Amino acid sequence: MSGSAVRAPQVRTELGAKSRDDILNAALRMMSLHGYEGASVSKIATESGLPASSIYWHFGSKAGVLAAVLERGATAFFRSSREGAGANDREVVDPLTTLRDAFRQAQIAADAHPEFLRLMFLLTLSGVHDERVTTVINEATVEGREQLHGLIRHAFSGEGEAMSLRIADELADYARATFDGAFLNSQTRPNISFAVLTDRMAETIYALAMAIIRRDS
Amino acid sequence: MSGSAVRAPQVRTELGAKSRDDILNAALRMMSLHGYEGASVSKIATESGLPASSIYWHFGSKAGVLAAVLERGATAFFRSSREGAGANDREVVDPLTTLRDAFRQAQIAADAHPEFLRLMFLLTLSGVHDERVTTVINEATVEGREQLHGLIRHAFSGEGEAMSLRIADELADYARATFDGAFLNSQTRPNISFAVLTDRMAETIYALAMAIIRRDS
DNA sequence: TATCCTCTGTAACGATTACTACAGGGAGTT
DNA sequence: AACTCCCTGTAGTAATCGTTACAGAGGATA
Repeated sequence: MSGSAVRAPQVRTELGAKSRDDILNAALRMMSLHGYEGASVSKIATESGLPASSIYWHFGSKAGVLAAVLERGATAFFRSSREGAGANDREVVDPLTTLRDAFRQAQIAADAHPEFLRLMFLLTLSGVHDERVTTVINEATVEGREQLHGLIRHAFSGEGEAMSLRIADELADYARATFDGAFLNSQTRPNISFAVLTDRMAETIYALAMAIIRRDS
Repeated sequence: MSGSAVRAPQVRTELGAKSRDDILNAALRMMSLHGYEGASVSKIATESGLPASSIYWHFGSKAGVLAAVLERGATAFFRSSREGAGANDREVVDPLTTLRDAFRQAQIAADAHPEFLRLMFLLTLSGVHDERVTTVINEATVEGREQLHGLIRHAFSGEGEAMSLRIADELADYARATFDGAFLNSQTRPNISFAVLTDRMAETIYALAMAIIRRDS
């Protein structure tokens, strides 16, 4: 939890925290819409209603702003994603139903933080050279993979040993790819329904899992 | 019209065409790696070994370079994609096999032009305000959708009327999302195999198609 | 009231941005 | 040899980039 502020955080004023959030909100909006290079400090300043000097006082540099944006975004996104998954902790009735519920929760979490995910995609596509940024991206990648892996293992826990760690890994990779594509298409093409795609996703992942299990036994 | 005024083909102009291609190659590389804003004209000039004035002589503006890059890239990509699809014009033996072959061809075409696809994703995510650029993107979107739609209809042509236009549309949307995600993940995570993902894709699309047909009848 | 300290406002810094003006090289034509 | 024209090289434009210096505003503390 190394805070992103340059100075040590002080309980003194909550007015500074408000400004901090305003800057982060403006930066997230601009960067997710125009990319890191396209979101200039002056634009973020104008958008947030604060002078550029405040941005540098709070975050030290433009890369510092991005790092703070990502840290806050990742925390919020994975928290809401995990909360959704918690609702599935009751016993597994049917793997397909469980999968569908889980993916639906993931879709809701993604829809609640679209700017963060858009920014993540932009950053992973265009190379980022800042160390703190790559750290957040890598952690988010691992976290997402683990959540998908766990969710799949949980859904097929009724199948006993058939759903091995290796198969769950492969399914998680495939699910990740499909989920990314579904989100992306729903973002860039307005007539595409993210919810419909994730429902189909559950069906197909289930069918793929059963096919692999059947093949390997 | 009176014969003498027409410009004769000159050897000198082929040298200009070479420079044009060098600039486009450099621009494609830089833009696909660092985004449109991140790829400055001076970087493109250095990368191509030509002065910035040549870039402006050939393309007029930076947006002109991007438009030319996209037009050339889209032409090349969809040509190789269509050529691959042509190999599948023989009769359909088995829908699953046909689908797998078609997706494999699409995967090969994508792997042959990764920079172009990366750039397309970057541009669709970050807003681009140039008219020529959005035109190319829209045409590419339609073209890709039609190709997917066509190959799905073709693969299931043995099923008679069961594969309706509407179902093929929905399947094309889903396939598009999955394909995008598979490409993206293979590009950003080196241990992910694009080929494996597309093979799984064929299986899942097939299973989904059969499920939808079964449900609707 | 005097002091402290977080945070904002103003004004600049050098570097880089996209872009232009223009002179000239050099092959092709006459 | 004179001329034409495609293309390159040099130099420079105003604007914007990320960043810094620094003087205070203004609330909290003493």
